[in-house]
Amino acid sequence: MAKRSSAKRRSGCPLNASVEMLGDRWSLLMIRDMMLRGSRTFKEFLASWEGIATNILADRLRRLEAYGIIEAQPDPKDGRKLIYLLTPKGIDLAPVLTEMVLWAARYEDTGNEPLVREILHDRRAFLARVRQRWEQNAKRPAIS
Amino acid sequence: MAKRSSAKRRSGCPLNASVEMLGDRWSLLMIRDMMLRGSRTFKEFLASWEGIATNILADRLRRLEAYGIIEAQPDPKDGRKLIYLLTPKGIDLAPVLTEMVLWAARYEDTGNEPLVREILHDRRAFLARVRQRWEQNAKRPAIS
DNA sequence: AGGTTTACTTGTGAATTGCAAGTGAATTTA
DNA sequence: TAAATTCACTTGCAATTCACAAGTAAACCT
Repeated sequence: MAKRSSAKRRSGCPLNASVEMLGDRWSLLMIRDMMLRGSRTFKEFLASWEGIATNILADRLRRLEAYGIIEAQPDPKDGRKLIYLLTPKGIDLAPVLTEMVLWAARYEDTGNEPLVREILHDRRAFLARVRQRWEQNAKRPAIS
Repeated sequence: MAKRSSAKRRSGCPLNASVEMLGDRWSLLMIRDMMLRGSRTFKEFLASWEGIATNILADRLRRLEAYGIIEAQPDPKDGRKLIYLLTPKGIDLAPVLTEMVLWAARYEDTGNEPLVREILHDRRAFLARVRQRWEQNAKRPAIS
């Protein structure tokens, strides 16, 4: 994948590039849903715990696609559906999400302790498992 | 530090907690400025490459303080100034920032290659250096 | 004492967000 | 095969947030 030019960015700092792509209230949660929950369709994203609005979801799907983080393909089994998948660029966000989860778990009173324990037990193994599960997920047929 | 209760959160997911604290266009850049550039006062933050507006900066300083990520103390040398410092919770965001920098550097055409190379060369050593520099920075007198 | 610096606050319009209610094509059901 | 339903959105609108410009009060410098 070609690197995106920095034409319209506020600055050339890599962190700024990340923030411009992911620095909002929904994008990272959507990537989490894809990575950990296997969400792939509009409807599945809507079912996320936090309750995103449909117009925002549509907008974020388009933005993430424009950034090359996700890609859409028609569902061969159901012409109404689009299946959204993480690209390699998207999957490579796993370490970012992982660090954010660990940080919050350390300082905030959050839930999902099994996940946190799994990460803490062996971070490398966890990341490998995420990638592996993703490979399988990308190939499985859509949920009826 | 006591863990913050999850009373008003959209969900109990640790990632959601992180996103609610840091998921905007400026917070992480401010933390970057503190961590890597040694920014400590209102004026120093204003000089960041990206150009934050004064009202947004004031708001974000208060939010980050409320979250326990930064803390403010009066400058003993200049009664007009407040010195903002990262708390341990704030410093522990270093791995998050690091992963975001590496991810962007990998897929986007960004600048600051020396930083990226330093991180890639030895991530652990880099993080240790950030912490160490921070210790010193927190003690130094304000820039005239 | 007068001017400057610092850290904000206060407007003001523009952009973004969230909610509710559509819409149209594809699929399932009767 | 006609009707109902599902799916992925779009549209309208009110409310919040944002960026930009200008102002303000306290502390400091001369």
